[in-house]
Amino acid sequence: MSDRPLPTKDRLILSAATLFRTRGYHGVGLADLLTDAKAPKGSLYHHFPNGKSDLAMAAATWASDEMLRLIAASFDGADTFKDGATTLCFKLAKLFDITGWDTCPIAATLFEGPDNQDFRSHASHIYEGWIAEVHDHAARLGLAEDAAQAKSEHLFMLIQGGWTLARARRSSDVIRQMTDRL
Amino acid sequence: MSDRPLPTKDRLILSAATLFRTRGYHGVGLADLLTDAKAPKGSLYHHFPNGKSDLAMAAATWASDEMLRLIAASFDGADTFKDGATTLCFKLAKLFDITGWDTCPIAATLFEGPDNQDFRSHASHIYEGWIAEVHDHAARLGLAEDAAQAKSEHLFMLIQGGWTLARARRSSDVIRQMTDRL
DNA sequence: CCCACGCTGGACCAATCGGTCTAATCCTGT
DNA sequence: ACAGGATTAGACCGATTGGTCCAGCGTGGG
Repeated sequence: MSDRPLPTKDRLILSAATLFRTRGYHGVGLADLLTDAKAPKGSLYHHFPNGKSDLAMAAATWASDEMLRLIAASFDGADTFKDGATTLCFKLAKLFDITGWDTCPIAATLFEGPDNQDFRSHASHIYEGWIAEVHDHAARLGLAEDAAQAKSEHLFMLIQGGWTLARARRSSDVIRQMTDRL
Repeated sequence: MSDRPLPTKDRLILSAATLFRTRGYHGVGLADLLTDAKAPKGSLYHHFPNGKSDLAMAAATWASDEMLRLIAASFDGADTFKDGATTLCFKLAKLFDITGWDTCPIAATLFEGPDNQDFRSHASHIYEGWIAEVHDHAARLGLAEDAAQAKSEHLFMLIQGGWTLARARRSSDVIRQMTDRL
């Protein structure tokens, strides 16, 4: 992580997203964060006046955007909902193999942090954003309104739970096999 | 929590299970733990020589046993797999409403802790225990071997993911509606 | 050319972290 | 009644936590 050419603010966000995902909000100290991002403490509080919590919000947003891109990339070339969902699962399985055995970045960053109202509503907003994105693709691919909503929620739950099981087993197989249950 | 008649060791385990579930392993300090359990520090290190990590293991085991009892209670009187699974979902939804908006106790306690080998394998062991318990009931209720395995894994993922979504929405509705997708 | 300002570097802080240790106390079997 | 292990009570410790503050750096506009 933290390639040099990236501006400091981006390096901080990237490091935060990575570290929070692997060790959780409280599991990462500012020292780890700053070492990984190769940034001094002054920069952190310059870019994120409220410190760790501000950074966590930004990291969660960044992670969410990456997920939205992944969803779009999976469904854009798909002919049916099932095709798109399958592609998404395979992309996620590959991501799982690369990144290791992390948790959902949103849950690790926002749910575990200080039980702040801001944190919780941001997490909720992000999750609904993912479901809405899948929902729109489902509708576009011919599913009725209520079916689209049900299917997109179903996929969300399967991915969320499948990822956890994959993590426990240290194997991405379940994520790939998941496509049969749609 | 922490009713007086309970012996100190049990009070510690109960407090740990509750607090870790809500704030995660690193989110809970020994001070919080001891205050909640009304126990002095000496007792903690007497009953759990390795301190916090030992306690976390015990708390996870305790939480897992409760879940196993819940599964058994749901499937024991059921005529079909779907009946049992539905009952389980409704019981979990009720539990969700009572306890608030916590995470899976195993994930919060073991996955987020120090990335210890013991923690990880214990988490894996616990999850496989849940799946095995459901699997056995599925087999008993007439499902073929491979179907029983697939169904029990499917249910695990739905519950795990559905719980997360319910937490974000602060509503147990998804957990109840989940039974349609089996 | 130089000033101003966005940004960096790091010393410093009080509070809290998990953990150790020992003396006092409780409880049980004899 | 007493011996002796099990348990409790809490003072104490060094390390680390998130956060504050300010002096200096680098660079782009007047």
